[in-house]
Amino acid sequence: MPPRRQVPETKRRVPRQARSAETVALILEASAQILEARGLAGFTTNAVAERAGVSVGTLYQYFDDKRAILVALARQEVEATLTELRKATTAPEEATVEGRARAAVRAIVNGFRGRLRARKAVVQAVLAQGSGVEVMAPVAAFIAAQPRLLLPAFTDVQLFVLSRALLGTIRAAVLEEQPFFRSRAFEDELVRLIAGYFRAIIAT
Amino acid sequence: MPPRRQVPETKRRVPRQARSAETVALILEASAQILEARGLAGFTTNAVAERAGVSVGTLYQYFDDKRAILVALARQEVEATLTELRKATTAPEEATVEGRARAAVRAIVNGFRGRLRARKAVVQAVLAQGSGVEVMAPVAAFIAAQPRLLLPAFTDVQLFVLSRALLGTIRAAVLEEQPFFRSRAFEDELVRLIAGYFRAIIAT
Amino acid sequence: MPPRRQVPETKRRVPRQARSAETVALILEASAQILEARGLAGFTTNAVAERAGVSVGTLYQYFDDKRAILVALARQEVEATLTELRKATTAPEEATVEGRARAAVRAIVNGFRGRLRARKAVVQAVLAQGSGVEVMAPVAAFIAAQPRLLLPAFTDVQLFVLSRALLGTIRAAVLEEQPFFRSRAFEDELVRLIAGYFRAIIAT
Amino acid sequence: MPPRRQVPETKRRVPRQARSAETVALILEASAQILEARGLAGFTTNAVAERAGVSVGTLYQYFDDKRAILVALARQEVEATLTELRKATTAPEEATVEGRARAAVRAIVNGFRGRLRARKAVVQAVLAQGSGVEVMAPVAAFIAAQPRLLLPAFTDVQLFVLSRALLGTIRAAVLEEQPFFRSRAFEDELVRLIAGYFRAIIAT
DNA sequence: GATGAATGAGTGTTCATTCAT
DNA sequence: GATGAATGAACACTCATTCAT
Repeated sequence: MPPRRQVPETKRRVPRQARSAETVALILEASAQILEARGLAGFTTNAVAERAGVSVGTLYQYFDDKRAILVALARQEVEATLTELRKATTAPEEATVEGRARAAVRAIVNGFRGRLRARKAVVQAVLAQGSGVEVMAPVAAFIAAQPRLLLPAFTDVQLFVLSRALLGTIRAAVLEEQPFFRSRAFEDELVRLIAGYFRAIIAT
Repeated sequence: MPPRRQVPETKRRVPRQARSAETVALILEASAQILEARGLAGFTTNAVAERAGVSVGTLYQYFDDKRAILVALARQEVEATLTELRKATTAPEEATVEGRARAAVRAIVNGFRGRLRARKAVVQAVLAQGSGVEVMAPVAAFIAAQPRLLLPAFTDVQLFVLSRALLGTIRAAVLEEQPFFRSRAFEDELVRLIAGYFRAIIAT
Repeated sequence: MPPRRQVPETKRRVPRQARSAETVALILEASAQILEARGLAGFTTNAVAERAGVSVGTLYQYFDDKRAILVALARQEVEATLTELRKATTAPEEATVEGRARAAVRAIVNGFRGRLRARKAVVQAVLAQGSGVEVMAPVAAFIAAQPRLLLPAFTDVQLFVLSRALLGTIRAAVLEEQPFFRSRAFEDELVRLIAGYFRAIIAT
Repeated sequence: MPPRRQVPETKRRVPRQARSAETVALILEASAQILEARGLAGFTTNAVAERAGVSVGTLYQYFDDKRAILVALARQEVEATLTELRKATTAPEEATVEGRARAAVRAIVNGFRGRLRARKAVVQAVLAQGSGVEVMAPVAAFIAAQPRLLLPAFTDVQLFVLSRALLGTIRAAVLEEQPFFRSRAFEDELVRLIAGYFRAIIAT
């Protein structure tokens, strides 16, 4: 005989005050730490609350669900990486295909610095739930926003392959803990992969 | 899967008799079906046993763990795909770079034919556990075994990027349930990606 | 309502000022609405406070307990029904047994007009707690106060049976949400029941 | 991220074996005891399991829900009372209206012997859930099955009033713990109530 | 070897109540 | 007096795993 919520009606409180925003940040940070230290399996609401130094009740004041925490975390990571990417790809000096590719590769690889396990868990969890599309939306927006001079008339499939080949390879290196992950050689190959694909498309 | 003992072997008994092998196959098939129909969340030992028409006890006679079932399933899939790949890449008629790339792409994509949800779940689960490396070993072996004539003087990093870019993109398409997954356009782009990278390496 | 301290008073403060009485009324009205709309399960202090437009804190300023709200609500309803009953049974024109019985039946059934769900919930809740006797006291007082001319030499047991048969049947109709609850047929039968009992007593 | 039951598909085990039936009986008995001792509020699945000397898991092997336990208990009680009633009302010697009414009153009053609190709780709980109709079905069936000689052409409303007036009065006496509950005087009045109603109907 | 009833630690989530502001 | 963020005990329920038969 569970609570049996009839008409949910009221949404979870949106943090408006400074104190609240702080609490939310605390919870997200705690979540990342738990994920990093114990993986997805150890990511329990009680563990998160304890680590964040708040009660479970507080946690549920700000998040509808355990899922919601993961989604928020994912969004935060995506946003951070996109910010890096934006910064990197708008630098005027990187005008060549290789130059831009290298800037992008670096931004992403650097984005993966630290909290690898947490990132992995977040990615897994978000994919495991249906929330993938929701979280990936900003990425798609970012890609679509690229000046068409550089990505001349790319199809959706091409954009997909381009982005996932890059991200997928980096993720694999992270997950498999490849020693060359942060090496120049790895960076070079990624640039070659991207630039090669670019050239192949244009050549058609 | 809570307690998770030390370092468990994957299979408890090696099935020697026909009856046993049959039971194991039954369990794996049932697992794939459950995974396909209800996803990872619905993949419970009781559900698998019921579907397989055996008791949970029997299931535990052949598998140490719930984990072990997933690992066995993953191994089976990898093996099947590698077999396809071997067949595809040794066909004498595929002599061009594009021809061989396309053969490989097709073999892998076809490997993912049917039971996408099951595959997705298996991939997720295996990644979520530490078993990734274990399962990926045959893949590495396969790559290493390629005649150096075709992959002339490729470095390890290059082989890594080559394989992971391809597998990573396909995996992303599966996990994100992209509608173009089995389209010709997607195949074309993958071929272009691989061939472009090949050309870029050789051009150096 | 877990801890449930010793023997709590029902109201914390007797509202002396207009403002306070208003707040109490607001809370009771909100409670009735919530009960009506979401049933006993949806009757949470937070929901009530929100609906009433006050904070939970304020709510606890006027009521010791969640229980106390329900009791106050029940008392209010009982009082209202008794007022109706008093009015109905003192009308001089209803001189026959049937006439008086019908007047009483109508007063009670009308008392249950509207907010059936709320009433049902209140009855349930009050019964579920030990507060039944407390709430029923005014009813007993009312019955005892009837002029002995009309209820000539009725024993206590007879008064009990008379009142409970009537109230119990009506309550059952409410709780079971019988469609004929407000029909003339139902009223007729209740009158018959009461009048029949009356006659049977007198006949002895 | 709760279990999220996708497709319930499999029903709870129906006890087929002797051992199982015993366990079910154990659980029901424990439930009645808990209800009697601690009321509806103390009726938790863990408490029941502990009292029954089984684990919660076992409990859930036989009952879908906490609700289901209550429903089963209610059905058991109803069935027992009906059995008594059937026995009482088919005795050939009770041919008069008063005779049959008295037999019925006695059967029901005796049915309320012992475990009053448990009964009360069960009734409340079942009514609070939507299960009332389900549980009451056998009662309706019983009433409908009465020979029309005795209940000549009673309408549904009349049957409702007849049964609820009787049951409601008895229940009120139980809930209010009236000292005269098992007295002859009370029985006499109930008989009078029923017989009077009967006569009033027939007289029309 | 096979069975499946039993286990029980562990999980997500709720909500009455408090108290610093 | 009023507020509402925070609390945390408590609950229903699941499911991997065991072991007596």
